[in-house]
Amino acid sequence: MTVSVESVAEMAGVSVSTVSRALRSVPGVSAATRKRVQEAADELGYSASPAASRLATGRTMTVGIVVPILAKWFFGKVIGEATHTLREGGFDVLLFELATPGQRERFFGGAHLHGRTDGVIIMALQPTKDELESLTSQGQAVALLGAEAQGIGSVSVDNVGAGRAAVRHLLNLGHERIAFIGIRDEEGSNLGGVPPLQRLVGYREALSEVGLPRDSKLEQLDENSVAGGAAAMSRLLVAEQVPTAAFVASDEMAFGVLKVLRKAGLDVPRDFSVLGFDNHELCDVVDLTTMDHEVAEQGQDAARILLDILNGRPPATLVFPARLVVRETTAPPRALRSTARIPDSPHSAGRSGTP
Amino acid sequence: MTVSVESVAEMAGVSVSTVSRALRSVPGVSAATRKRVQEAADELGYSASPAASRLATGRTMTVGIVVPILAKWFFGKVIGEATHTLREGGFDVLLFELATPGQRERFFGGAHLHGRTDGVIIMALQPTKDELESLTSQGQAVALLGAEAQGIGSVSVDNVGAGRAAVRHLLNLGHERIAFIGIRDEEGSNLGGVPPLQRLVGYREALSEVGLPRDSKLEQLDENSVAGGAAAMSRLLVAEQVPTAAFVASDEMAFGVLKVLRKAGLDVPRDFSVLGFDNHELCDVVDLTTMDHEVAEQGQDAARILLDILNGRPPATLVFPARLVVRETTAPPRALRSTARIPDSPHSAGRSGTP
DNA sequence: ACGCGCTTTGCAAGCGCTTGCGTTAATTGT
DNA sequence: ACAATTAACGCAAGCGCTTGCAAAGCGCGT
Repeated sequence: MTVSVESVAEMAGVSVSTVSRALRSVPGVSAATRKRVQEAADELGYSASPAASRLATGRTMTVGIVVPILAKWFFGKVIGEATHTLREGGFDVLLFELATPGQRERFFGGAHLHGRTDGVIIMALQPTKDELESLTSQGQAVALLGAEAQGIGSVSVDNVGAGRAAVRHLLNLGHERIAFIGIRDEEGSNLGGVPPLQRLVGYREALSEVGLPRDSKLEQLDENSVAGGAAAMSRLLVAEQVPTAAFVASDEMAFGVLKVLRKAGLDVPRDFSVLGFDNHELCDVVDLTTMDHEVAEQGQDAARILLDILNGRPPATLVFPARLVVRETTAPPRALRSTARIPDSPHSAGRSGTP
Repeated sequence: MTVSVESVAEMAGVSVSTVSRALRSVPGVSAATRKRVQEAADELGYSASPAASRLATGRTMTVGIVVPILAKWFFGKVIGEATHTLREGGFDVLLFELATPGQRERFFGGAHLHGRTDGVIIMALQPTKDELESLTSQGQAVALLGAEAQGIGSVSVDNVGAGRAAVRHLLNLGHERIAFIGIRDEEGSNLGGVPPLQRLVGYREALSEVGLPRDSKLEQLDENSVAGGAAAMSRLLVAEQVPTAAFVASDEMAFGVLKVLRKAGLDVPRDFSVLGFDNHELCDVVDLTTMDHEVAEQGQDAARILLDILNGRPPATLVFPARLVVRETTAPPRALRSTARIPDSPHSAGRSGTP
């Protein structure tokens, strides 16, 4: 039961310090004794008490992963990949869900991580300067996923570029009234609000590139969920002039959009095109065209960046591009369908002059 | 930075032992000094080093959560709820994903948890006797979710009953050729295979209750995913006599089933009824009729059971019932539709005599 | 006044590991 | 063959808490 270094030392006929060094591959132990110690340890089923090592070394060999919510496909995926990489690096992972502002405050407020973790991966939460400062001053290494900060390692997606690309695809199909359905950074949510807004920026850029006016009624924000998407779409349906397509900043919201459209008797994509974001596992089920960004890689890379930092290397910053995955929810708008198809070419002349 | 007990002791003008006792509400400290110590601690922003407490007490105040895979809605949900409850109980949570048999073996093989956690919640993995023995002999408290074992705390779903209920619903609608699409416990998966099989048992019971023969061609197992469901449904479509309905043991598989049916040009529920399992977040999007089982409660209760065990109370065993949630994917079979509707009444006479 | 029991506090010995430093043994150069 | 390196190992002092036990302070009855 209580097999400690001493038992191993005794069995191998050496001192505890030698056991400690041998088992951790610290230089200064001959190959022969190392082997002998290893065998003794194996036989006794010995493994060092983490608590004792931590106390002695000050390193916890544990990293924290912080997410705003667990019950989303994206986070499950990304955490799974990250934990795998971290575990390979010899680290345990401690999980923190910051679902409410209260939890967030408590987390960043006290020295909650102190002595628990060596570093932390913060996912989809844009920490404030103070929050970051609080972490680093506790000696935590920090890596961000889905956010960026000066001097902090991070992996994120080129949201502006992705938004622009998404909207360009719709433009290229011939759409001229394109809505944006985005994630509202609502009371009670913890997202720093940044990625959703960046996608909106990309949307606006794409429109202005071809000279289309911005219409704030076409920009609908709501909570990041099926219900939120549905609500946003419902609002669009009562506009004086209903758009013919929507770029939706998350697949889950897009699912809600599809549902409302179906209930409204509108055919997708004949009457309305929908373009989502994330390439959610279930896109395939509803044939949703979407913007894919390597979710698994992001998780792995975030972990790797943190491990690098913990090994004294400088914090890396990665930005992933997103790429269009065409499925069945996007098509040219009805008006154009009977005539010639608009080729998917650069937004040529003739449209930029739209009234 | 390195604010330890001593600094607090000094500031409060007491000994370290008094500080320790005061801060942990251990009896034997006067109210006055306790207050003084508390204030000193607050001012210094002191919190005890977990490593040191662990070493001294032997308790880690940490519990492990073990899942076969993170990137599934069900596990995200359940872990989220469980961690919340555990955190309220003062425990940190360490995450373990056992995606491959190799990982499983490594996890249960060595004393991987020893000194890291006080207890562990094992989710949707049926541990063998040996594996449980290995954990308890390491002094771990154990709670199971989605599995049961003699003398071990657990929360699970009445899968047999749920399967029976699901199939009865289809029978009551008038279906007579009902398929079962279930989760195969494949090489590389870690599920003990038990819940899926129990649902199959319920299916068989319901059929035999009304005297319907069992047809092994109607029982299709595949991996628990959209693709698996799609594959299973595809197999059913080439049967000599295609069924008119299917009870699918997971919503994700059911999504795949729906997709295949749609592609095949079959209308759901006019041509084919589909009944899923889990009440997945996205059921609402595709209007999938399903069996709901309080996922959030299961997570909370699993955590609570573990906390109880850690507090010396006897291990509780909870079995949740599942309940039918009717949406739009179930209806009477085509043959009956033009005539009178079959009321949703107990499987009355006239059908039990089917050839 | 004095002794007794109770509460409040401090002392010091761990908990099980790591690591700087000193010691011994083995190796090399001349 | 002997001094000087160098490699291998052991000693013991922590790391920052907890806790059994002894000491001190206090109120009370007699």
